[in-house]
Amino acid sequence: MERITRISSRVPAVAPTLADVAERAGVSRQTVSNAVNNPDLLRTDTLARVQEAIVELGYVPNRAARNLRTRASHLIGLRMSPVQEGTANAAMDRFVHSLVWTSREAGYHVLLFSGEGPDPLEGYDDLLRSTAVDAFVVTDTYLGNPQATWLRDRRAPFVAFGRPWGDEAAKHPWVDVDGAAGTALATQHLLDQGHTRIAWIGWRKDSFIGEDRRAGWSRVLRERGHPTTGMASRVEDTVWSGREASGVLLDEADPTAFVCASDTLAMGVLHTLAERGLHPGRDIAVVGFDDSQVAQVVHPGLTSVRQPLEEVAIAVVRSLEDLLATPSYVGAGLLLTPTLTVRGSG
Amino acid sequence: MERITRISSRVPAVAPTLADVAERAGVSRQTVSNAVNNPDLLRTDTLARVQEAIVELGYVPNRAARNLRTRASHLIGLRMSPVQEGTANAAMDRFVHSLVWTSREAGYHVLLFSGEGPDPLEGYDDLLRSTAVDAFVVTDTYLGNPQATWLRDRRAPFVAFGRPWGDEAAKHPWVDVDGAAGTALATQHLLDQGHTRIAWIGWRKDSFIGEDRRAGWSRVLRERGHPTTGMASRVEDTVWSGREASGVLLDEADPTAFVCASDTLAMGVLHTLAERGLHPGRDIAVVGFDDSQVAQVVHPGLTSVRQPLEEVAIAVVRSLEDLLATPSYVGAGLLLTPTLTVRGSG
DNA sequence: GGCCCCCTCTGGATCGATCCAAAGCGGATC
DNA sequence: GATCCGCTTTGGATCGATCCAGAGGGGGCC
Repeated sequence: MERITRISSRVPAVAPTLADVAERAGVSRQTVSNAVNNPDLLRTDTLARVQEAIVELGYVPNRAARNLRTRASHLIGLRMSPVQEGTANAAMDRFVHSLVWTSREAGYHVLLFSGEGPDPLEGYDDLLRSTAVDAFVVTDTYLGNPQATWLRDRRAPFVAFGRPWGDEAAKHPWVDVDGAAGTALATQHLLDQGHTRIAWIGWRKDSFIGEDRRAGWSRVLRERGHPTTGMASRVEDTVWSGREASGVLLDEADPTAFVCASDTLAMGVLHTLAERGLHPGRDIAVVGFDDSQVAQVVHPGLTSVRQPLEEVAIAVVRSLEDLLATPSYVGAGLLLTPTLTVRGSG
Repeated sequence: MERITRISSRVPAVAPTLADVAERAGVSRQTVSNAVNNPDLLRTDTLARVQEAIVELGYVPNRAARNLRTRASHLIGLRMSPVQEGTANAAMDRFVHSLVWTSREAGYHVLLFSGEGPDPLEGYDDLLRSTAVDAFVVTDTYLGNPQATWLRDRRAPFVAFGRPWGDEAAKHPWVDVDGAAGTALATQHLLDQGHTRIAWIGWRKDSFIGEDRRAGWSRVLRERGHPTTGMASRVEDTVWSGREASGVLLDEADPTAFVCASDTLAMGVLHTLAERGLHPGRDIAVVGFDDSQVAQVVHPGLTSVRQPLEEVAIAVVRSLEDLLATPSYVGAGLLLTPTLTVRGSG
């Protein structure tokens, strides 16, 4: 009887269902379902008739019903990390954009959730058990980060953006960018410009990512016989720290160029230069890391290592698809190489 | 019989269902459902018994099933606008963060989707008709933007961040920030510092937001009897345009301060100053708009109008709740006032 | 002509939660 | 003691798509 009401009203208040399409096309529900999901199974004329009915009614499959039956939501969970005011952390945003775009092509949408709160794992648990998402993309994989371990223990499907630092036994799929290759690129670029005294400003030693990026700088310099001792500083990732560290290095190590672990630190160097009346690029070269918006708009442009986040997103989604297609999928790691965007600062 | 297999296995491969909890607690399914959704309906001891069973089994309601029955997904759709490389557009990210956080408290999650492609409305349509999302948050409400009109025609629930510019008849809920109040604040601040020749660099005349922000600057200056003619420039929102415009204004109008419609334009002014050996804040004052990360990390800090995006998100979610609770909800508009973050540039 | 096979297509059952109408039950009232 | 009332609790139906087993129909082969 509901059917009758629905048809009699001009503008159906309720969206058409599979049964409506079936009735209109003169076939069964299953045939319509096949027309949508397995068109190959239908005879050509039947398929055409069903598709016509679908268009006429403006039928769109109900997600909830499909999700319930197939036990899949076609949603990927991504946890928003807390905002860092005062830093030039733009990599994440570009990555999210790329991920959304790439997911769409693969038939997935991105579900954002906030991990802030007492228990960072709470959000993961609820979403997973309530079948709200099919898998997660994890972005912080520092050592001791409970997320990766926890997800693995639960056999929750996830792909990490970032290597499982310090846990070689980890057997989950991951995608990462070779930070050392990036800073090596930056260092080599500065050597090509004639610089020989190239300083490093990076993060504290307990940061695996920071040490990785530092390794690229030190390796290239050592290979060419240029000094590294006394040329490096390890500080927190703030503009203020970068400013302090560069001031000390300028006074004590006489560098002509800086390679930094982040654009934030590089901005600190620019502060010091401005305060001392030195011109970035002309007097002292500065290279940052992440190619953030800050690097793009600051005067005279900050040369920076750019992570191929579009490719990362593509690789992440591909891994995700493999993972969801074959539950026993043994994850592989993929390391991508960044590029150097050269601007006025060096 | 499935029940038996499930219980006999140590680690259930399938998540426990409402029926499992009911059996364990010795009540009916509906009672468990009530315990979850309407605890008030249960007698205290029954409630306790059910809750105990829920905890023991680790029961979490299946979203797909709930969504199917209730015809709601508890998801809010947010379209990712295309990335703008080379601009300091950080407002959006802060807003997304705030929205995710606020939504969580209201029991919603944020579904990101990409609107890029031939038809910008396609994403909206599919998500809505497939009942993937309950409502949308729309962020671009410039005149002629088809989204708002289209959504209203479809009676799709949505709340806009941004006024329905040029369409006073629009009757949907919206939240916006008073741009004129922000630039008035900035201009007043510069007057307090002793500046009287204050220039404006904004967007082209067809931008309602740009004209709104410009109005704050011109109103304050006129009230105090200071010049505005020849002191304004309307350009595209790029660093390069800001640099060009500020160069011309410095040559022709002799301003001592700039108020800009965006941080991007303000960065352009900083370029000009750097090229001319002028010091921002000391020689020429510069104020931007949005308090982006760029404003926070650039030397010597860019004074900027800061939108209360956390409050915007809260208001948006509140409207969304009202809207979904009462379908006939007639939207109201809410205009919030920004603040000024003062830094070294002025 | 009879038989078998393959390609299409069908209808009932199912996923797991909520809606709905009604039953059970204890206490208060007459 | 019977009746009524209100608070709890119950079981069947339902949301809309997919899974599954099997029916129907046409062609090829002997």
